[in-house]
Amino acid sequence: MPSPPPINPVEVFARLPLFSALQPEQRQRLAEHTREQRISRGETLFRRGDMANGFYVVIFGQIKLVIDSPQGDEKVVEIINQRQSFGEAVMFLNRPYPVSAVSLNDTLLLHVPKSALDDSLTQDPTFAKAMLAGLSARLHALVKDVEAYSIRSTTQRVIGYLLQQCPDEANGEVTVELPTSKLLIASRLSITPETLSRIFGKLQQGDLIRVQGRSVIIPNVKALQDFVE
Amino acid sequence: MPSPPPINPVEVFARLPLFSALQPEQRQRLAEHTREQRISRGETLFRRGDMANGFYVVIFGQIKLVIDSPQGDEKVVEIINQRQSFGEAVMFLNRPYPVSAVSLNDTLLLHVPKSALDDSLTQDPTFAKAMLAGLSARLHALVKDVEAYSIRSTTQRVIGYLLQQCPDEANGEVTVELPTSKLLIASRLSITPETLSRIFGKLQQGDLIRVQGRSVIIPNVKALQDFVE
DNA sequence: TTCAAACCTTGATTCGACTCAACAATTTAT
DNA sequence: ATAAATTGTTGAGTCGAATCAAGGTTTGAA
Repeated sequence: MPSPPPINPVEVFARLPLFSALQPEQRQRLAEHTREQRISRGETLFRRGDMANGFYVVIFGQIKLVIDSPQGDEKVVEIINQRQSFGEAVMFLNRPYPVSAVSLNDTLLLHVPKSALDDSLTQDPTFAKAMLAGLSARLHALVKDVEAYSIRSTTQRVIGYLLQQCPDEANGEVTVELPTSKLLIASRLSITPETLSRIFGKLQQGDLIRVQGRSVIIPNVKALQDFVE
Repeated sequence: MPSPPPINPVEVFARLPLFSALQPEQRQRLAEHTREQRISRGETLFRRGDMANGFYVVIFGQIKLVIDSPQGDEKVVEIINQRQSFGEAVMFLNRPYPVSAVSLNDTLLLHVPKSALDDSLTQDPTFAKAMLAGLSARLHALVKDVEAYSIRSTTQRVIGYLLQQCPDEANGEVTVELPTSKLLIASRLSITPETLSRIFGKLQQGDLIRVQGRSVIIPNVKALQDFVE
C-alpha cells in the first residue's frame, strides 16, 4: 500500500455535506475524536452481525456493502465512493450491522465514534438537522431502490442506473464512467452478469449507448430515458 | 363515517416512541400546532409529487403508501397502522413525496407541521436523537426489504412476512392476524395474488400453516423458519 | 514478460413467477 | 335479504431472467 498524503480531518469535514453546517469549533472537536483507518483491497472492515459504535467516512478508495446469501454468493447493496459516509443508521439504533463492508481498493477511512457525535448533537441543533436530512436522503434513495426492484424490468433498472450516474440534465452526448466492474454493478442491480452483458448488447444495438470497457457513452440522454423495452 | 371520540394529542404523543422522550411541555407545544384530519375509506391523503410540509401520525385506521406503476396497477410500499407515523423523511428533504397515500379504512390522523418540529428540534436535543433513531429504524427495515426483494424467493418472502408479524420468539402455536386483504399483502410483497394463494396452499399442504380467512395459524414457528422451498 | 486468475461475452436450456381465464367465496351497499 | 362488487382460488400456458457451459479478454501478480 502506497504511503498516503497526510490528512486533515477538519478540512475533510468542511467539505462533507453532513458536517458542512457545523460550527468550526464543533468540527474541530469532532476531528479530535476521529480515527484514521487504512485497509487494503479485499479486506473486510466489518461483518454483518458486528456491533457499530460509530460511522465511517471514505477519504479515498471504495467500499462495497454486501449481504452474503445462504447460497454463498453475495449481493451488493451499495458501493461507497470518496466523500461518502455509511453506518450512521446502525449506530443510532445500537444494533448489529445488517451488511458486511469490504474494500474494493486500498482505502482510507475516518471512523467517527458515537460518543463524539452525541456531543455535537447535544450542542448544535443545526447538526442534528443536517444528520436528519442526511438520513432522509438515504431513505429516499432506498425507496427508489425498492421501486426499481419491484416494478421495473432488468433493462429499466440498468437504464435507471446509467441515468443516475449522469450529471443532472446533461442533454447532448455524455460519457459515464462505471465506478467498478460490471460484475459488481450487476450484483448491485440484482441481476446476473450474463443478463447485464446482454442488456448492454441490446442497448448498443439500438445505438442508445456505446460501451468501451468501463466507459459508457450515451449519445442522447433523452432517447435513453424514453426507451421502453 | 361514525362520530369519533375526542382525541387528546398530548396523550397520543406520550405513547408514540418518537415523542415519548420529549419533555411534557415540549409535547404540549407540539400538540398546539397539530391538526386533526379525518379521511374516509379509499380517499387519497396525498399523491406522489405533492410537496410535504409536515408528517402524519395514524390515530386509528390504516393508510397504504403506494407507487402507481406506468401500467396502471399499483405497488404497495407500506401499510401504516395505528400508532405509526410516516412522511418524516420527505419533510426533512423538502422534496415531493415519492409515493401516494390512500386510506384503507375510515382513518383519523394527526398532521404535525414542519415548523412545530423545527422548534422542538432546536430546543430539545433528546428529541433530535429520538427522531434520528426513528429514521434509522425505518432505514433498517428498508434494507431488509431490499434484501428480501433481491435474494429471496417469493416463498421465502411470504414466510419472512409471516414471521415478522409474530410476537418475538413465540415458540409454540401462534396465530397471526393479517392486517389487511391478501390482495394488498401480495402487492406489499411484490407478488401476484395468484402466487400468494398458491404459496399459502403449498405451506398448508406441508402442515406449516393453517389459513382461515385473515387468520394464519402457525403450529410451529421454528419449523416455518427452517422451511426451505 | 509471462502466466494465472478474474472478468466478460455468447449460446442453449431450464424454471419460477406472471398472465389469462374461469369460477367460488366473501364483503359491501342497497 | 339480496344483488353487486370485491376478493380469493385453481388451472393452463407463456415469458423473462437464471443457470449451465464454453470460450475470449483483461488484469495483476510473480
